[in-house]
Amino acid sequence: MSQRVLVVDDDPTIARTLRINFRARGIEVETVGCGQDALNSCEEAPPDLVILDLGLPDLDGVAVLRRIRQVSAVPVIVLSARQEADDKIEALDEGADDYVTKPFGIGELMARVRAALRRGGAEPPRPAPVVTSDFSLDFETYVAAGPDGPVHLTPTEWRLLAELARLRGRVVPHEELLRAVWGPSYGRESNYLRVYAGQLRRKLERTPSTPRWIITEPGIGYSLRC
Amino acid sequence: MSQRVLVVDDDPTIARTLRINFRARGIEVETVGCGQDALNSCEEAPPDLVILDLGLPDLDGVAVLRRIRQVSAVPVIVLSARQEADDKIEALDEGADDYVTKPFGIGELMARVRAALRRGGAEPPRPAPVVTSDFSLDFETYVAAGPDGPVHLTPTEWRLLAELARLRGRVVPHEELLRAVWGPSYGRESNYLRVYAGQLRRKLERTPSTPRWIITEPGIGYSLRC
DNA sequence: CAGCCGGGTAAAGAACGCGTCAAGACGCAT
DNA sequence: ATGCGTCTTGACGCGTTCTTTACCCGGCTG
Repeated sequence: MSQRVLVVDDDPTIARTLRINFRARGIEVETVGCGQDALNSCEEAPPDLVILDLGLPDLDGVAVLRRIRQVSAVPVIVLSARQEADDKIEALDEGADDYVTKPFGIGELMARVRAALRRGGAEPPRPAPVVTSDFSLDFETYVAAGPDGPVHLTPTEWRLLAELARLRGRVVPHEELLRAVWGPSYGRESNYLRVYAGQLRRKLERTPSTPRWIITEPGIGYSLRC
Repeated sequence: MSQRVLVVDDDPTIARTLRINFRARGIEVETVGCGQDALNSCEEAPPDLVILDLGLPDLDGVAVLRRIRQVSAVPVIVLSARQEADDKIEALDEGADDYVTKPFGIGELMARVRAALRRGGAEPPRPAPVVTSDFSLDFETYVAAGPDGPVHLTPTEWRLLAELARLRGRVVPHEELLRAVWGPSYGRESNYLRVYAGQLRRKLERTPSTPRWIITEPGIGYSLRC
């Protein structure tokens, strides 16, 4: 079973160089030239690795990285002409696995690719289905039912529930939930959790004002009751 | 309560800089100055991350890396003064997760550390549950029970208990507790500890006036009895 | 005995966190 | 462009929690 790499770069020279080198190692390559195509490709056929040039014609490179991270833990190696430390720090904190400045040595880049592939970007296993007396959640089919029948949950709601379900019974700290759902840079305090906890309770709890399953631990975090 | 990093470097300046930066992020640091010590340390107390300087006095840095990889998949970030591509390729192919050349920006290095730790997926460990004949504490679910049944603890009370439980049996100095619970700037004397120790005794001890578990060591600190 | 020191207790205002609502921004499909 | 669903952000009320101050006690010391 061969591995697949997605190269996101609008410079044909670089794209061609990478393609040749990957092919020589028996790795399949898909090349796209803009951020939108990259996101589409990640959705349709998730690759094992992404090489992402930050200087894209359409979207901001970091924005692409963030959107990829919302749906996948695939290793991402960022390419950039910018050498400033702040740019590196931003990209790495947004979820990049490595940051290589242009111009780069192809040998070093390929070694970093090997290191990233070696670590493997195994998709986190989906949480076990959650069934309570008031609602049920299926993380395979993304079907949810509340006390009064089927309900529709938004992607963010699913991500939040997935993290709570993964650690069901434990109190998951605010910071951990924010990182898992909204990305690495959202470690700071915000309204998100309060808003979404409320939405989920309204959809799933029989008595949203006195929640029985989505539990608040004031000052610490939330937990999904066993 | 925190993650551990092993720093392998014989340059005291670098070792000190790293220690300060890790400490500031609440990460424990162990520093060793030679390859043999590094290997021993990995055996005895496997860290969550290794920072490995290739220029060691005793063993070849790459050899140390290879030996670490024989027993552990811990993320390793290599530091080196050598900038040649071949050196980077060799280290990366021997199992290094990243390769940073000296001199390096501390901000970038710490960002790469965060990226490596993030992949490790290590959630910060919590203190083991505390069960005595009078009360019980569960730091996973934040459920506490006193002599007369369940009691509610506030976030600050949990933080204080977590620090005492982490070092259970030892007398934790005032200054250390204040720093752990209220932050680094609260090193000076204050009433906090007396107030909260009293609250905790009232909630958890069977006879709050003659505490059996939350022990005062006059002039030094507090301890949680084993 | 008076003063001091370290520790424990009580109470009150200030500050904070949570739940809620709603308006606006944004992405996406039509 | 238009409409729709979703995400983000700010504001507000309310209850809880934190912080601070004051005072208590016992032991020690001069």
